[in-house]
Amino acid sequence: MLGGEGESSTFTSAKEGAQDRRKSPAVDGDESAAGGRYAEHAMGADRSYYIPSAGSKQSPDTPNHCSFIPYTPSATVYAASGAGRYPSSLHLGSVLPPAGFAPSAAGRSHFSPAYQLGQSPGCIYPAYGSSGSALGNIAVPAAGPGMKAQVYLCNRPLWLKFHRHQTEMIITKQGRRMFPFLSFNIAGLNLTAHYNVFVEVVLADPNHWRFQGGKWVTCGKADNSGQGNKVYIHPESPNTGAHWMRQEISFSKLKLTNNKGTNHNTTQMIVLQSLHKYQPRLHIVEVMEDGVEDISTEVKTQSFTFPENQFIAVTAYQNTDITQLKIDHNPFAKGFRDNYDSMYTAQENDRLTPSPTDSPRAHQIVPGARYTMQPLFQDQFVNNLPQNRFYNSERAVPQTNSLLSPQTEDGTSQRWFVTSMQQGGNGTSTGNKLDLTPYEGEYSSSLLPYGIKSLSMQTSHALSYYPDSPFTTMSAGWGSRAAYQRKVSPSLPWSPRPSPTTGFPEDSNKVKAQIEEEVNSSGSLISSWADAQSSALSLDKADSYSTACKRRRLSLNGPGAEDSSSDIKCEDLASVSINSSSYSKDAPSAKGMAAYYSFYTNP
DNA sequence: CTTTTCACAGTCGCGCGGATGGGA
DNA sequence: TCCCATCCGCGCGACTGTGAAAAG
Repeated sequence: MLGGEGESSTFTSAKEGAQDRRKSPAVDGDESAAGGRYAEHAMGADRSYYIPSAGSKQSPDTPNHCSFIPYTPSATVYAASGAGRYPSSLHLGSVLPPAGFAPSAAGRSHFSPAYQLGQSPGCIYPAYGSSGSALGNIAVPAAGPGMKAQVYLCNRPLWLKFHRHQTEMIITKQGRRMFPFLSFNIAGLNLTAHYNVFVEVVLADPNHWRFQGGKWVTCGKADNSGQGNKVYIHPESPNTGAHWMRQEISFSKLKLTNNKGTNHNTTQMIVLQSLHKYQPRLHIVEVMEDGVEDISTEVKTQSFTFPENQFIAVTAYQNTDITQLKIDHNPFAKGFRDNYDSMYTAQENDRLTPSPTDSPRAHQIVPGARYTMQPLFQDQFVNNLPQNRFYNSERAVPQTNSLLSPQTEDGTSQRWFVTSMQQGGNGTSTGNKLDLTPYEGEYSSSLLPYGIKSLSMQTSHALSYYPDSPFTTMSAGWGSRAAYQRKVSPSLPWSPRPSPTTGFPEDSNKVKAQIEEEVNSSGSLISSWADAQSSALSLDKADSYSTACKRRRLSLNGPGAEDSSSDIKCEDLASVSINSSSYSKDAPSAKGMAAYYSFYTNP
């Protein structure tokens, strides 16, 4: 790797070390791994991290498993020599010896020899294979030795929304955060083993792109010089599998820059080139206690790619639709929302834009205190409810969790997951076009137990970001804001807190009833969502590109219109799920759950 | 003409310090 | 009265997209 200080040094040392052992990039760095490295020993395997039984009390250590929606990833990544990729030595400098990425019978095409050679476009999105192993793995998320991890893209709906318009990411000299940012849930890790988790951004195709005539067109060949850091190591690396699985792994602080010569913050910055298309990848590498990455077996070096994470790096937004999406969804851009007042004072059902309350900004607070339990649906739930209804968390200890998971920007909180690349099957490529239909799959009741974990604890962070949540209109039901304006003791980031729903059972049930009604009328929320997306998109395309290609901040359907009703329904449904499990102990109706969960059955 | 850079305004969390209240 | 915990307000800084100017 050319950029990161820690990385470069450690990778150099790796060259000197044994083939199967590589010094952890994060270990040499002096950046404090928030939460402390190897501080999780107390959280040994004897702890109960998974409580699959329905209605069981949620352990504070329970990882944040949400819905499990396997899908068939399909996309390609340009395997140019200049593209930094983890298994390649081109950028990371002998990062991983071939032994660590030897192709397996499981079809780990990502690390196939051909891919490592990397001159021909290689598919890294094999069809989801492994004969339904997804569900099998889900059923037993706690990994034993040799188990493969599953990774869930937490804010996938939001990513999809951007992906429809071809996501653009601003890059600046000083570095610009991604939005949407990468956020994952991981399952299937060894609870006590230590892992490095990092993101690599590689060229997605060999083209240079330009925005012309309202659309992105290729324009020559990409510059494959590939200078600069392409890897962002999660600041909490290395850490235990239990730690990584406890809650969302957010890369919100990842910054993109076009400043190749940057010599500061290299561990936080990924150097990209404008007008090139990139594909982020998540890597999970098991490390020894001494911080040396253990790549002796393939299951210890896993890589995950979500095609919807592809984006084109730009120095200024080209597509106004993307601009509008950013404004509508990024809480940092709230000031640019023309109709902000009306948006957040209107009736909840009339609100067109997802609430900032469910904004990913929740993840932008502090990556440190991650030791909060993440009950299933907790994120959706809290996303639906202004946190300060329950605990005024202003100035409360920041806690990174998924409470404000950006996935609920779309109202849906499904975690879209893939297993590691080695689980890949035949490797069919469909480019970067996403077929949404698989996500409208059928519901599998086999996963229901995960869906009705109780909400036993509530983390507080970040909801205070959005005191003007649309749910303030529900204050009568959720209690007055003042009633909960008490700071949560920062000394108790773990401390179990009563379920918010417990305090507001009536409204919880009201919401539940309302949502179930909506579910009954609409059939499948997922389908509804997808349909809304499709129709909105076509509408948008029909007009926006032809008449106002570069107009500013004019959204045809209004801000966030495409996700308006269905999204909110999904949000509410998520709330229902929580309510049902944590308060009334009633599992959500099968129909409702079916609507909430959308499982793709691998053909 | 396209792309990049920079200053700007707006939002909001964080951190600090003073004010407040309760208990010893 | 003192100590401690908590509340509250303020300022700073991080962050955003905008829009004009500069650069290529």
